[in-house]
Amino acid sequence: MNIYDISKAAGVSIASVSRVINGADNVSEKTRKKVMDVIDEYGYTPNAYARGLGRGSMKTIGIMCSDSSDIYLANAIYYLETELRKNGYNCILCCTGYDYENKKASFELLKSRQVDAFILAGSKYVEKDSKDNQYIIDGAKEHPVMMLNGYIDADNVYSVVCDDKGGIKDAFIKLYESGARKTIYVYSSDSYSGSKKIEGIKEGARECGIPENSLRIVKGEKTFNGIAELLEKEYEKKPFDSVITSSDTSGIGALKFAVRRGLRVPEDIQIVSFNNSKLASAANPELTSVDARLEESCSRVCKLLMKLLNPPLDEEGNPKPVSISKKTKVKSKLVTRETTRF
Amino acid sequence: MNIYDISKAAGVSIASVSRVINGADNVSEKTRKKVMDVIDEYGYTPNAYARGLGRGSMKTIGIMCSDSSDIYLANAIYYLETELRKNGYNCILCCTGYDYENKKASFELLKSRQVDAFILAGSKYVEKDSKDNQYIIDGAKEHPVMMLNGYIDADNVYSVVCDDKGGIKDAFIKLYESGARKTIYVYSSDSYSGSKKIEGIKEGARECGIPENSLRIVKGEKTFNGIAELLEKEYEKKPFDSVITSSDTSGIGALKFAVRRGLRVPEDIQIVSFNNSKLASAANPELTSVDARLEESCSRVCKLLMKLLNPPLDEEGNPKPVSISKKTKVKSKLVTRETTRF
DNA sequence: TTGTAGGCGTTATCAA
DNA sequence: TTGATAACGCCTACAA
Repeated sequence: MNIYDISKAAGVSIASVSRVINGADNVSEKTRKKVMDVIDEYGYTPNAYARGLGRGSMKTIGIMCSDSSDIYLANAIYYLETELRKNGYNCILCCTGYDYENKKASFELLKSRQVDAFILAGSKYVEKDSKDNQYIIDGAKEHPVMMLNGYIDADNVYSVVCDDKGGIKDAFIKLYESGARKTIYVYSSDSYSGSKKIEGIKEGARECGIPENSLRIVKGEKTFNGIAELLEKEYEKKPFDSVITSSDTSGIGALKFAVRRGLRVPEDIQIVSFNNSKLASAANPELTSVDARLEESCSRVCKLLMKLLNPPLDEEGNPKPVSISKKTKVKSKLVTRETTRF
Repeated sequence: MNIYDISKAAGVSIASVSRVINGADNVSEKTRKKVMDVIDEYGYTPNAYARGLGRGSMKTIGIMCSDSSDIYLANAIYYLETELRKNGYNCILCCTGYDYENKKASFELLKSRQVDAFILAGSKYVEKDSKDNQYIIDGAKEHPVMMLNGYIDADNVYSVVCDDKGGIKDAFIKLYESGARKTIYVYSSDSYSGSKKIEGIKEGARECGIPENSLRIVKGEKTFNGIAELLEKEYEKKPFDSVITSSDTSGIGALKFAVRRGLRVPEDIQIVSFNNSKLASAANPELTSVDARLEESCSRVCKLLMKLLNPPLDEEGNPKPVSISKKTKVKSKLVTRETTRF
């Protein structure tokens, strides 16, 4: 059933059908009824492509994430998709993985879908070699790019980032204040947010008067056992009295290490993880975790995007230029549970 | 840059450009080079809408799920999207929530996007009042509907379901064999798979010679604490020696109950959960869990879909009719960890 | 208030 | 091997 079929069946022109389905007011009640009756009887869903072709916008946002099964990103996708749909936008999702070529290909694919904007969720879209970000910068010339927890300084690229640095710094200081003197930091990714977190550790140490060269920062594979085994080795080398991890997954790993080693938590060893996902409260004992305030960040992303895509109009109907900050920072929040003596 | 711009710049017709970008073989090397040079220089992404309009297919699958932040569904989405993209299909995702009107609206929306097929992920799309499934049945007249862990008997609707019943039944029997005599089953959803699981409990009990009226089956809110408190109350009424839960989330809740109550796991109480998600192995002690083999199920969904959408051609180039079973059952698998004495 | 006709960017068909 | 040209389904001036 297309618009011609409907118009024929209703005995009116396609223009009238178009007017009815688009809720124009210059249609007689009689015509409207004729058309609606036919639609109700036969059913009809306008073809969004044809519509988009004519109008130049499909009201679609392209979302890229490296792995939608990652708890953190899964939540992000949920918040983003739900919020955008409320605003009349649909989402095409690409789970790009971590491979550069794949990310780039996904971006191209979204371009071909004429998305109105891109959302790059997660900090894995900022490449080390800044030349490799060129595809994003070029793409932004056509449509805005929103980065969730990533930052690239370019035209039409906007960022909403969690204050990872501040969150980790606070955690470090809190641990210090609670008596921890031998803290080890475990991370598993050299992404944008990964480096911010390390900065946070360093800054926290500085404020506590700890020399940077005595800091213990180790990198491990992001799995429960990978982290647990890494810590086991490190503990053999030299014991520590507290662990900060860059994710809840790693936090669980730290917990497993403590259990296997027979260390009491938080008496013998304190643990602070990052993200405050379900994993943190599922753990036993429950993990103290830095809440990255993901929902807030996602909501900001959507609000900014709507502002960009539907700028308010001035009296003459021209879009007023909107000023949108290139980088929005969302404060993190420490959620204290059972793995610390705060 | 559209196809006209490219054709002008290359000094050939749009037909030639079209041939080049679609990899047709009846193009001279000279023409191909001219076109490719121009594309390389100016960049060009074909407009997928126009393409879809012309071809009648957008190579897009609509995926509906109630909540992408649910660990189980998040994994499903990941598997599905990745696999489909490998096959040249893109996905539009709708997180529909649990509200009927919303589910229906999302379905309509996907229809308007001319998706080539629908995937309904999760068992929340089978309504109790079968009249409410009509929108799915009608939709299936146009494009195939694949249900992951749901079943509706209708034309062009296909199901891939995990053998929830068998999985739960095995768990019950295993518990019985390990000495459990007072098992309680906790669930939180009356979905299609929810009812299958209850059947599994009943069947397991029957095989163990336990009268159905002595079975304890309770329903609670699907949160860690909701389940923990429910079990606390139940235990006050009458102690039990083992718990089976319909999800890992509830399994964690059971674990929390045991810890708070001071019960030793698995000595005093055994726990078996369902899904074998990350939560199961994150728990302390680690949860014995029924693996629903989600990846396998998703892979089946994709394979069936590809068969349906791209049927093999016979000698004359006509699609051969493919016979595809309406319902595929994937066997579940019990993963034994620390919360049982198996 | 209604209908006609042109355009959106491709693909596909048919001549040349 | 190429190039015109007609779909594809809708929107929107513009004309009636």
